Amino acid sequence: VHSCNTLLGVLLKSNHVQLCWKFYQQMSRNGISPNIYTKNMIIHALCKAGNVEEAERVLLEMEEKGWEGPDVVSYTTVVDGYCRKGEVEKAFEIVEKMKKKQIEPNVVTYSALIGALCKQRNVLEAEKLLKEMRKSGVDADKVAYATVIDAFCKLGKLAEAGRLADEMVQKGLIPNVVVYNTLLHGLCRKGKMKKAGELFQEMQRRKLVPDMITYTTVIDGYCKEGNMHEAFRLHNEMVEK
RNA sequence: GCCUAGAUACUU
Repeated sequence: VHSCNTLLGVLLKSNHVQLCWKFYQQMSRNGISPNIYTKNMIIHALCKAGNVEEAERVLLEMEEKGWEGPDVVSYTTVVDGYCRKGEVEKAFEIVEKMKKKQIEPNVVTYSALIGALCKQRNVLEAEKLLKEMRKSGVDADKVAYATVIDAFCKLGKLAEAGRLADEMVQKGLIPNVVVYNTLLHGLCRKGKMKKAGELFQEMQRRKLVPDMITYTTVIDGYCKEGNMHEAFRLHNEMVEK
């Protein structure tokens, strides 16, 4: 099963969703019984294919069997599936159901919901949930923060984004490359290239290594400003590495 | 048990 799951994982990451399903059936035919990892990946594959209803059916099937029931990953995957479809109501319903089954949502579950609210531009609700999850004993992590920070950036509310970034640091969470990339993108799309340049320096002072996304974000910003000089300079710097 | 779930750019 381990090796089968490894292969399933590769197929899943490369978006070969159809093959995932075929391989899964092949497994059963060969008498290999899927474990929780297998089922969770199948649920994920169905969600990626846009077939969240079918994914939920697999989840229900797992619930039927009292033993080897679904875990927090199974539920969270379906929650995320509905979130991506924009069916936030359904997502919250699944969360209620998992709570009833004594499976507590974790930080990933909450992040998925927060992400869905952000996509609907409901940043206020998103931030509310970010705060409320702690009352359920779940601490927000970098991903949860970055999700809301990004939403504020995309709405052009850079002050709010910065406020959350500070708050995150206060909680002892060290901003990673993604958080910097998110803030950089917010600055770049507003044409604040001076500040973007400073932040780009700052992240490196903090020993973070700019990745491809960092470079494309900042290069794009300089291009739109017509500063081809800086754009090419960074491009060369990127290629050097 | 790094066999499974959540965040960022460009392009489309």
